[in-house]
Amino acid sequence: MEQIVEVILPLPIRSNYHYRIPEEWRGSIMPGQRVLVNFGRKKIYTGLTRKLISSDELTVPLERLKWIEGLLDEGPVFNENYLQLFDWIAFYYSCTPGEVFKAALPVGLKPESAMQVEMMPDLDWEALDLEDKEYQLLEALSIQPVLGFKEITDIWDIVNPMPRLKTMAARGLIMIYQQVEDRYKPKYKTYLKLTENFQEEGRLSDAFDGLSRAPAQENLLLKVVMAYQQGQMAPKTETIKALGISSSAVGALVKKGIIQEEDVQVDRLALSGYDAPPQEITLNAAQQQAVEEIDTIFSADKRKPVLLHGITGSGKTHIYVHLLKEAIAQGKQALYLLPEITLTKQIIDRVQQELGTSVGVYHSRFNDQERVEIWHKVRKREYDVVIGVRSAIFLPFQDLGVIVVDEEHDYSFKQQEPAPRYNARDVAVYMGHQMDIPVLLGSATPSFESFFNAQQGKYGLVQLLTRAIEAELPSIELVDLRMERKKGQVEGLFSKVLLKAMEEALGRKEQIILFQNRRGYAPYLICQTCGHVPQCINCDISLTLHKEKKHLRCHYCGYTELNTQKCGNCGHYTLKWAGIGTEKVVEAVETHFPNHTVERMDWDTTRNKFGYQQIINRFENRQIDILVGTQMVAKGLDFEHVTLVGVVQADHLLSFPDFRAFERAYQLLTQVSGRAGRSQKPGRVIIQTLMPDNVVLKSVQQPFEQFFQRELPDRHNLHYPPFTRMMRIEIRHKDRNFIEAESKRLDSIFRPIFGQYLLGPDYALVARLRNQYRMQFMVKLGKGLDPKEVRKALSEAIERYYESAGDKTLRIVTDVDPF
DNA sequence: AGCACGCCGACT
DNA sequence: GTCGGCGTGCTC
Repeated sequence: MEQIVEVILPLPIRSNYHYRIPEEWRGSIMPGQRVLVNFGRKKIYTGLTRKLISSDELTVPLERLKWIEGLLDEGPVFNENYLQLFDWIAFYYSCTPGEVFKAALPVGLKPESAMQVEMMPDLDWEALDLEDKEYQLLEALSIQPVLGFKEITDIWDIVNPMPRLKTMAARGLIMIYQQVEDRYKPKYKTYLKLTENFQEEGRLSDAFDGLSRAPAQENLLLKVVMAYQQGQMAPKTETIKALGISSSAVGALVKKGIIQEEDVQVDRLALSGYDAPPQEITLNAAQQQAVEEIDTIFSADKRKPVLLHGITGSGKTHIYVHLLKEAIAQGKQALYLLPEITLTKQIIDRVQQELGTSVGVYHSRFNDQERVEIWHKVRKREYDVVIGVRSAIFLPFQDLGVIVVDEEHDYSFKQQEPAPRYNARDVAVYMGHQMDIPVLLGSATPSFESFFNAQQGKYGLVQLLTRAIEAELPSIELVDLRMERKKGQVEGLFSKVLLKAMEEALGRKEQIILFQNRRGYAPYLICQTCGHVPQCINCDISLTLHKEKKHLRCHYCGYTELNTQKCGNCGHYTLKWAGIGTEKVVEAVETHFPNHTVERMDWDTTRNKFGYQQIINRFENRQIDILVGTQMVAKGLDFEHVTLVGVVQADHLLSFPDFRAFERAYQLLTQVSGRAGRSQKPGRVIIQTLMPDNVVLKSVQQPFEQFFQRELPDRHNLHYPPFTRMMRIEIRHKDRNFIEAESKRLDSIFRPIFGQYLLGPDYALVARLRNQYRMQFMVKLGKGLDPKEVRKALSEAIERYYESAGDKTLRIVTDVDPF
């Protein structure tokens, strides 16, 4: 009998794997530690120890087990609470613990081995009789001594180079081995300093004497000496750049033994330091009352989440900061989650100012190295407060005192692909309950689930329904584009009403936001001769025209083709754009307002690391008069001088083919409206539409609760959330006939289990994506059903399907709470 | 998810 | 005949 350990591997595998513990580590391994283990043929993975068991609990002989190869941590990186949380996520979202572990830890903290190939030493390869491919590889290895898998597939242009590599290894031409690479590399900066010998006055002047004919070295030495006199070292790159000399001068001085280089590890996050006394915020009466209500609920029951419903501009952030402060005051840490696109420098600055301390920031624009550093700082409690997106929920907090989820209705909290398809808001709620952490959900337009939970008393409800600032709520006007067109009151994309409002705002030197939720120039092209619409070759989706880039692009897989204007079907040059994208809106604004600056903010213009922030800065500094954008302009932005928001065409927001279309449209339109008139100046919102009678458009002028109450009966009658939970079962395959046949087989397996609560199979919204056909089932789960039973029945059904399937290549993906 | 094994069509 | 693509099964 021997103590062994169960290890979670970062893979989509359901079964458990165990490892033996080498003598020297017996007793020092506990659950929640990172270990290096061998798995499969030869690959080394970073695993997470889950629990210690005795070898007699094994179903396989002890000899079959491999040994733990390495120990990456002295103690656990995740405590039992987190390990249980991972189990719950794996259970609730129907994925493997490994997938959760993979998502929970930045890649930089999960070293893995990779295959590498080297030439056999002392091989006289040029003298050998070789095949073309062998020659190619050896030639490449003679230039770059170590090659990895990907490089070799590129050189040979084949999918699987392994058989051939093995043959070559057997013939003694190359060596193949696995190498664990540490993915986190500390960042170093090189400094220059005087060697000890030359630190004394006399030696130094000798040194200068010897340099009279080497001005570059002379100047460089001068700088190094000046730094030395101040007890510092000269930064290498900056110094040679400032002097306009090359690094050879450094080399020369080093060679002469006068100076030496020293590498110093630097903090990648050093910029974020903030240190100033907290800015005193006086809460207004309504905010003060909200804070008291929240405190009352939490002090009665910490484990009851609170929904803060506060209209746009009501000052929710002040309340969040208040809660963060309270947590810090109790000596605890705090987490503030928000959607990717609302995590701007403005919000970070604001929180830091009100808090009076620097906060950690965690979002997808950080690279792997930076994530590792933040992760360590959170673990070491160097950060009390972290502002982050979805995945920040997995940071290793030691003692969380509060979790705030801002814009809790936002769908970017839900991970779509890959598994775990979790919703960080719901994980936060569960975590709060399990670990006794107060959770505050905030929104101006809560999700129906959260508001319903609040009404039912499951969550506490606190409302903040007055604007903090003096300004009135913006006035919202609907413009019926069809009617206006008949009256000749439309010029191109804009009604005269909107144009006039724009002129007036610009005349008052105010700023404008125009919202159009489609990027590119036009969402599709259509041939005037034959009606053909150019499609993506990999996906069942029309190609979007990008006029600036002069191409057509698939927004799902990235496929592009040149915009030749020639119809691929009939050959005539009669393709014409249709629909409206942001590029087109910009073009229209430029023709109407040639003397004003207009800029576009969408996925295409904000792709690089700072793109988004740069546009925001320019708009804030009023270098831009009119900002045109997709949903990016709808969320969170707070600009003092914006008094007019125009929605160019609201209609496609309403025609989304799922039950939540109206909820989403209401949220988006309310949010974008909230961008107008955030200071003393009155705001105005103009929504252009072809369907002015639509319920949602009419509701945008009304309070949330009214909209909610009107929509709710439909949800109830049709068994949709918040009265049920949804589960989506997606199947994928490259063959259309096959997937259709198999969907019918699956239907006959699922139907007896779920009966009338099973919808489908239907083609997914995009029926073919990257050459894979996709169909789906929807299951509506009534509140009474035991989720354990449902998941068990489902996984058994899937198992049964695979057992009876002749061809097992159909992929089945389950997505819990898919919307 | 890799990775190896084994089966099958299309090349020298 | 072999090369390489593709489906299947296994990994402590």
